[in-house]
Amino acid sequence: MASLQPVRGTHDIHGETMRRHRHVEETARNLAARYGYGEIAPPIFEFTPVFARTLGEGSDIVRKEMYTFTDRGGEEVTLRPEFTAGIARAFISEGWRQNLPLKFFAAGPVFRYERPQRGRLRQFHQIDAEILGVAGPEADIEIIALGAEILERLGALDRCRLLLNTLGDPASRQAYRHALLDYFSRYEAKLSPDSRDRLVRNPLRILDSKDPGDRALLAEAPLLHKYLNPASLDFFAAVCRGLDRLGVAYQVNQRLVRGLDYYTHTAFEFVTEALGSQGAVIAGGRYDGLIETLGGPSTPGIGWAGGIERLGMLTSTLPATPGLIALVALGQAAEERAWLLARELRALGHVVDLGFGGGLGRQMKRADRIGARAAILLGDDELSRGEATLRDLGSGEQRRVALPALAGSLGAYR
RNA sequence: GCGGGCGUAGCUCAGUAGGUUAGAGCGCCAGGUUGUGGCCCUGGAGGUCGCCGGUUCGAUCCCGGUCGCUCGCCCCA
Repeated sequence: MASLQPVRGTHDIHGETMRRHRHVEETARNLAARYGYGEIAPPIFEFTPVFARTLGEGSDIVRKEMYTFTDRGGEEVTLRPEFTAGIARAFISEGWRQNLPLKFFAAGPVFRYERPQRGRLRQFHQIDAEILGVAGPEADIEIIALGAEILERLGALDRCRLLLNTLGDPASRQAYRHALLDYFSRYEAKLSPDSRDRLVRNPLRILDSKDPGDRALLAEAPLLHKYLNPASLDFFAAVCRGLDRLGVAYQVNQRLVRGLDYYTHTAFEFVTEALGSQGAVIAGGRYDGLIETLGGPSTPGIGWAGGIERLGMLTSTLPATPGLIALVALGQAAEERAWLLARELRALGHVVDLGFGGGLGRQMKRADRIGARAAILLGDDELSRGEATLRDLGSGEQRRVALPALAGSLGAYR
């Protein structure tokens, strides 16, 4: 066993996993572009307060999951645990408030110091979409629809459910929070230890506790939607109507919550049963208070993030790899000619692999292993006649082709 | 951070009631086939049995610790 190990929770992405990863990212990027979203690549690390303030000191991410360190200049920096905070910071520091509304797509690695599990890593990758500056439900509808269409194109939508909820505006949310606090404070002794902790830090989180005792108490607990004021109800109804109109199926789930104070109105998650306990594949919500929390102008926002690894495991539309042609050269003259031939064929759009050395048998074996559909054999014999041998690696049939006619004979191997 | 399972060849795994040369399949290399891969046959290379310590005449096997992987909890993508 090699003593050189990757850092826990990190992976070398390659082979089919890499192709899945790419496919998820490209599908999302292309579709977001088609929806008019500009791509942004915020830094992979920021000053720690950008995340600490934005995620809330009480959140699990800030309490125990951030990769934080002091750099050589004595600055406290953190590897990003998500995209939203960095994008919000960019919005403020770049002075984009005059360009609203803004729509962003982003993709790349994010970091959380967690115990790895299936579909959960310390370095993982996300796709991310955000709309800044739209206070109305149109933004909620569009961004959810974008998520749904990405899942559809990945062939994953039929294994996902969209859970939808609203937290209402800040007034509604506060009212409900108080009601919940009142209720559970009376039963504090009966709550699970985790939920007693939540009572102090994040009462709404008790709603999705899995503890049976908590569940029993929840049956009698006040319902979120009873505390929504008319404006909040209208907003939610508009979001639902918009999704209905677009044919995006959802289930309203009053237990779906976001703990942080700046979250308002819409919260949603696309979840699947196919990945063990890590069910959420795309999740997000409206964060109208976030940019103000960071010290910027009050600006509404909504967004989601999707885990590329999880989406990759779920995708069923992995495209076929393009046809590969192995160029097998024998002897020095042929090898030198092969460079030029490869360049010509690549310029015409063919995928051409040079195997670099070894005998014919070895190069043929490599051609087979890398999945080449055809091999072009170029040896002294062929070269002296201005020909090459074109072998179909599926059928094993081969024939001599004059070099000028070679490109025209490769149509079947694209 | 908490709990369960598992670490034997590059990969997937067998194995030893603790005993001297640790196995298989696949993969890799070579030959059968001096310029032909995938199939077949033959041969070969490759292992500090995760690491450290303990028990023992003797540990890959038993015990403790540690590291790693994995599944679940918390939480999340």
